[in-house]
Amino acid sequence: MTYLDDRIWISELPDHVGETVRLAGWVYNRRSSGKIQFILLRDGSSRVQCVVSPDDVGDEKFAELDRVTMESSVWVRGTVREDKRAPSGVEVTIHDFGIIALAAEYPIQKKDHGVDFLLDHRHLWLRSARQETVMRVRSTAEEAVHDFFRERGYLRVDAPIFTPAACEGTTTLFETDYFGDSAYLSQSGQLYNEAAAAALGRVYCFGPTFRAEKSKTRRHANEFWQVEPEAAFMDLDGCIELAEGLICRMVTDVLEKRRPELDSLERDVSKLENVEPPFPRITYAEALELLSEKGITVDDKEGFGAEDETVLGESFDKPVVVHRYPHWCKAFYMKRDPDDDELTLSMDIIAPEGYGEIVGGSQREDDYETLLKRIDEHNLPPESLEWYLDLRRYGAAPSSGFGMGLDRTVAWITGVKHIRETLPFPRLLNRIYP
RNA sequence: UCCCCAGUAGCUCAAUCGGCAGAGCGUCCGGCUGUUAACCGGCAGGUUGUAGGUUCAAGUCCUACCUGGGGAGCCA
Repeated sequence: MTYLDDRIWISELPDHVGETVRLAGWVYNRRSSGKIQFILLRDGSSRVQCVVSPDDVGDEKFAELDRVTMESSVWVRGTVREDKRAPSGVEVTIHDFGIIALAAEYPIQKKDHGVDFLLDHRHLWLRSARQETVMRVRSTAEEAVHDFFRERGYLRVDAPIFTPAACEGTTTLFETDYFGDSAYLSQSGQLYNEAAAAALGRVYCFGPTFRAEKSKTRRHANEFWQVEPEAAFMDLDGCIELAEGLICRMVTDVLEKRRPELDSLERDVSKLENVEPPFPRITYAEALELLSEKGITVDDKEGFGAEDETVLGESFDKPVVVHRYPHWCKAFYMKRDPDDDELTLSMDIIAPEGYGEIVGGSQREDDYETLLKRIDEHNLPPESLEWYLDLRRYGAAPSSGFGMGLDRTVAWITGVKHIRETLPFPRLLNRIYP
């Protein structure tokens, strides 16, 4: 029997108090007081302090410990003990241990580092407690997305990454060579979702999307993850309700399953606990009024800026739904408001605390002639959208959906300031390594 | 693309008015039987982002470029 066969996870230690167990993991710190040493071990599930004394392991073994460098991989065998001095409540007294692989001098130290250095070492930075914690929350948020849609009868239908042309003409795309032809990395699965919704009723895709914008802010990454549901026979109100439900589900699941993680990130959970339906709903026009009351004038041709969004978001204690944006600032496929042709049946959801827009969605234009006109108005090539127009030729139906930025949402839920910490390997302007 | 800021030891930073290149952490060596980013003593560690310029003298001032950070626009 080797350490691969009988080791248990550090997270399981509280159930094994008094027993002798085996652990395997990495040494993230070691402290020595001459005749007693403390090995801080992590194995991905949790962290624990192991105590080593020559009385337990013998002088020779004890001296061998001096070779163990930071981040070396080891197995240990020892007795689990309750100890009030330990942050997790348990410690392990080591009887035996083995070095699996000694680590070279580890670049990331216990002192502060600069962002540049950390991002260059992202593959190692992920091992630090804070980054590990954010990844746990992200994973739980993703699970909540899948659970939510499955319970509502939505099918996951994966959209392609390679696309022949822009889904939304305006945004810059990453171009690739596709056997001699140009292809582009998807900036949204939305158009494909509409086709899938006409086949399967209620669908969602969940994957990476790519924007070649040279954005340099804490809210932008050039590769980011989007959840995009689309449902046939759903109107804008249904769409808003769906988005509201999704956000609430993600927040409540994280609060329930990742409370210790949020605490260790020093997230003020009181700001998450009141995130429940209904969210405030205001029209674009009402949002302008609200800003105006606060002495902010928004340029008619510009729309909201980031600062305006922050002010809007901070005006409410939960995410706010802004709907019916003017058509000039929205995509060609959004249906116009039957009550006002200047407006679209669109909505954005703005997160509190300055995290900005986390959801953008709309009811889709389902009339063939109108859609054709919009494609023309936006100077898009109709031939590349023939298949999309087919969806209106063959049994057009009201259809709505939205895109939710996972990374931004996780940034908001965890309270981390920059989206780069919510992505395991963020792709940012001028940064694609590692 | 635009605006602002910063590049000095492996890392984080200091260096007064332009006047000898410094500290902490880490590494290495030594000490310590309850440490919590342990602590104490010691050694080693430098083409000050790059290229020019001003000056008796440049880490410091000037010009250009490179790299990164913060923000804007755009969006999730």
